[in-house]
Amino acid sequence: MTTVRIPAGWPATEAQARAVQDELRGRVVLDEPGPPPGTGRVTGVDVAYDDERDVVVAAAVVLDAATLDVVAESTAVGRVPFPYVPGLLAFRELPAVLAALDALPCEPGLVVCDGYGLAHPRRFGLAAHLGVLTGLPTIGVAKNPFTFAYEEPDAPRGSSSPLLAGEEEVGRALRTQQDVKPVFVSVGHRVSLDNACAHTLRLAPRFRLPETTRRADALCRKALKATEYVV
DNA sequence: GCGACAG
DNA sequence: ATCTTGTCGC
Repeated sequence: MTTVRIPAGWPATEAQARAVQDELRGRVVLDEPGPPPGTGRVTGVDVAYDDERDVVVAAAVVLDAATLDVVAESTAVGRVPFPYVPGLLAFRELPAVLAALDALPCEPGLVVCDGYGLAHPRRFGLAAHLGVLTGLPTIGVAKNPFTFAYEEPDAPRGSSSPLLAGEEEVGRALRTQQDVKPVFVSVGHRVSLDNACAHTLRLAPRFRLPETTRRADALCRKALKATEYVV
């Protein structure tokens, strides 16, 4: 388990955080399709907290995209760098996620985040933010629709409907299992929305959530329980 | 002004 | 995110 170092100048207030979003959001790349599903590597990242002890643990789990076997994993611990504010989740989660990605022994390939990318009040959710900071292709897969509207997709696995901010399609509600609540997919960086949905579907052959987030979630929780001291 | 609100 | 037992189902 490596230690989180909060980057110099990391925002401390909501106003600073919004200024950073405004500065970085123009750097998102939207005209690349991204890696083809089922090839190379796919990495899930997630974070667990103990607010009582001011501890955060992130995990990164690298899967073989064809077999979904785990090929590498890493964790990082540190202090919680920012409070939970809807719309500013990246400032709470990313320092630990960046440290975990740095600790990996191989390239992560496509990174799947727990949350949103462009489907965000300011069009710059944590998946987009992580993509811009690392240059990696990223997507966001969220469990809730946040503030967005959508019509219920058809019952079969693979059905989807647009996630709407007014008239604009900012993501998609994607049914990964028949008759199960959809997940909410949006583009982060260097991946098209169609491709993001195709990846998500391949990563969820058996359960609602992609294997990437299931693996990363399990690992960061386990690592948090095992954590005793954080200096 | 109040409520809602990814994790 | 996290607090939490048993319970229904594959």
